[in-house]
Amino acid sequence: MIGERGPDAVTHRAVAQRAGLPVSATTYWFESKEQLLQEAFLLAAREEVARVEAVVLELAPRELDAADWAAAVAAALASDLEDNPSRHVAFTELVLEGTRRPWLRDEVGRWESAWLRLAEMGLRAVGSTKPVDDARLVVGAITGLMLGQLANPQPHFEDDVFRPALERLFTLLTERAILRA
Amino acid sequence: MIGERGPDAVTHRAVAQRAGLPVSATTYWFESKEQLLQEAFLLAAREEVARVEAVVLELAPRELDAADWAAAVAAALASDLEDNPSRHVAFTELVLEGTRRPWLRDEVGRWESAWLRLAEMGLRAVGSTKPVDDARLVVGAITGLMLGQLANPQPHFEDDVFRPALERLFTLLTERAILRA
DNA sequence: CAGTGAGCGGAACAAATGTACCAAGAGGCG
DNA sequence: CGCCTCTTGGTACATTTGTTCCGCTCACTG
Repeated sequence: MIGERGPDAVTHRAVAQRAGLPVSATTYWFESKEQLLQEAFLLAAREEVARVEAVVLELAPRELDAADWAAAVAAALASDLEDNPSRHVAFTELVLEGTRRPWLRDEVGRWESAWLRLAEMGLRAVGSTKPVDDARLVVGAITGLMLGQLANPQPHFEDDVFRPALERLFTLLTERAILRA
Repeated sequence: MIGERGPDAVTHRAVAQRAGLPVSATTYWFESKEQLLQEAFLLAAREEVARVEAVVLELAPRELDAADWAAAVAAALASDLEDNPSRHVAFTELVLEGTRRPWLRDEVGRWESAWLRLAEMGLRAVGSTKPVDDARLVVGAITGLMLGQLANPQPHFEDDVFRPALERLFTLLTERAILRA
């Protein structure tokens, strides 16, 4: 609901209707609207971390070069984005809300750490020499590119934008490693 | 106001109070709240494009290598972010709102185009061989890194995160050019 | 100088929203 | 079976919000 119609749309009545429950259920199960939002955000954040972890854990054991990694990551994230753009919109809303609510900020911090850890793992797998530093760059680029796609959708995002960009980035990061070696 | 307390906080009364005007002024000057938001978003988007254009136009004529570019861009954007984080929060809200309101989506599209144009210009200046393709990557990375800083602020963002990341990216993008040549 | 219209100030109203309250049902347990 | 607690269903109420309305001020204009 947050992703589809914005955080304003999350009213007790709207939530109840979506859940097929009476309005009172929303105040029966949650102390307040604030708490309801908090639980929803926490749940969603954890699901998102799990989702991303799954992607990298699936990729980690394979022997892939930079281009393959780019293709795999692009495919996984692009289809995720296409299948459910609202969720990604909602996540960015979550991040922004985190700038205002301390408890959410912490959760967003954990979420970002998970992303960084995962990027680092991937970078190590393709042989980056500075996986920790590069992870920030990779996560930033992925986040930014996906946000760009949300904002201004391109018809063939995965093929024309996302994969090429990631391939170039990954290739550069590992080529440097090769050059140094 | 959007950046500080979220889009929900933009009520006629709150706007009037911030402007030091009576409530009726908000409906006198704007047909509806929707129109008020629209005008505010359009104005802000144009200001933002102008701001970014100014940065690159200032940098373009200079003879800078990748590291200098990274330092200059990092300094400009990081101080902008630190001076007024709310504005950047508001801009991301704007992007998200753009996924729901067509008129805003167009404006966000123009905004992104401006960014891409500017990145391309900068990349050309440092000698990238694929400035158009790389621009997406650079804009994505910058957007993502700045969003990350909003979400989870690091104490020495410019020095410890932003500049190093940009320097690495710019260096890689141009080193490749050198290698090819 | 009278008039006139743009803008100010605040009150008022209907709709939406957060929340409280109460009555009925359901399902286990003595 | 009768009771009791958890849950449901719906209504009610105060507050907030979008919007309207009307009287007032004041600068300009013919």
